[in-house]
Amino acid sequence: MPIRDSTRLRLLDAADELLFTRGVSATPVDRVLERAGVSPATLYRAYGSKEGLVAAALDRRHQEWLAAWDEAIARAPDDRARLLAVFDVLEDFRMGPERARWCAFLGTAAEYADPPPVLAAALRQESASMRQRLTELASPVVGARAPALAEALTLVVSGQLAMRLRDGRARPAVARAVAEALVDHPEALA
Amino acid sequence: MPIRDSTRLRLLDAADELLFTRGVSATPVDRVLERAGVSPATLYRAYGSKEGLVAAALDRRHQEWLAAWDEAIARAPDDRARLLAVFDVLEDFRMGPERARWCAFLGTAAEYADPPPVLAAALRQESASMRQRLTELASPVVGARAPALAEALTLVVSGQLAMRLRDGRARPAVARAVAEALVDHPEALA
DNA sequence: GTCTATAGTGTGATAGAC
DNA sequence: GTCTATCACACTATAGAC
Repeated sequence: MPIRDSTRLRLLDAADELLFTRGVSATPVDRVLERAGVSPATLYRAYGSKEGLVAAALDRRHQEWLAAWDEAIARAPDDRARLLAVFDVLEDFRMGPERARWCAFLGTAAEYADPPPVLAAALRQESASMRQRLTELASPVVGARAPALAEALTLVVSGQLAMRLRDGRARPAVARAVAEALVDHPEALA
Repeated sequence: MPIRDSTRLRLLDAADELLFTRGVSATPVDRVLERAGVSPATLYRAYGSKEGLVAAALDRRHQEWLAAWDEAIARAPDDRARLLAVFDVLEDFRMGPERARWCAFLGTAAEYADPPPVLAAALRQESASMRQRLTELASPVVGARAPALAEALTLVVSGQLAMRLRDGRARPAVARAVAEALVDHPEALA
């Protein structure tokens, strides 16, 4: 018998709020079930395992991330602003009390030395979309230097996320300033 | 009753090789004991707990990192090269078959949402030394802009480390190129 | 006197049966 | 949805080897 959409939603919400804030392996399944108000049998019927739920939560998060990114791109006035829009989303996406502590994707990659295939696929997708979209956005700004600039910006984005793990507060403005310096001096990346 | 230095060494080596490559919580204490050829009682007498061993392993790693960094600085011909030397160490330090998968410090920070005090202290030290030393090295190169440049370079270093979690190979040259762009255009960070 | 070997305890997890 | 089997893990306790 199929599983109600509302049940899936509650499980995904609970996974999002608990697994990515406290850590996947640090969070027992029971707490996710309790938060979701769902019985174990339902979870295992819906997603097969804890990792299946994690993968599903990552996939949904990826969709939400891309949607938020698209909105920020749509709001930007020109090509340069569209390329830099990712740094606005990076902070806005994090808002709300129960968001990932640093990054759901990098955090999951960090927790699994050998991720099960279903997780590896989710992680690969996010990295691929990041690189591909940044390359497309960089193209009208720096032309043939787009791949190199996209790779550098991927590094800056990852760095901003990793800075959340360090003490003191990571100032979001730093990543944007670094990115602007790169966009305005792309010849340095040759 | 004291513990022999050679015993501590074997424990720290095993911790280094297992905890930071496979993950702390993913690695059972038993496997560390087996690798070290040490009995459980000895570990708990020496370090009190698994986290105590992790903290000690982080501390030793931090010392080794600073020593390697100092050597790279000493080899550099001028102030600019001394500031950028950190990126050489970043790759060399990783050599050997049994090194951390991405970064022992960021990895540990990622695994503990609320690190026990002994771990929090080790992590704080590493972040502080990174920022302080980069600021000191940046000072002769960019003068008053040193704090801003150091913060940006800390982000680039963290980004390079985080890129190891992404698929495909992280090309070390990218981080260095980004850093060089920042060092040569520090006014963009104002 | 420093450590090993081993057995054992308590806890809390995943998973699945009912 | 409850309830339970199974297991893995951190840690302890003891007895004796070198």
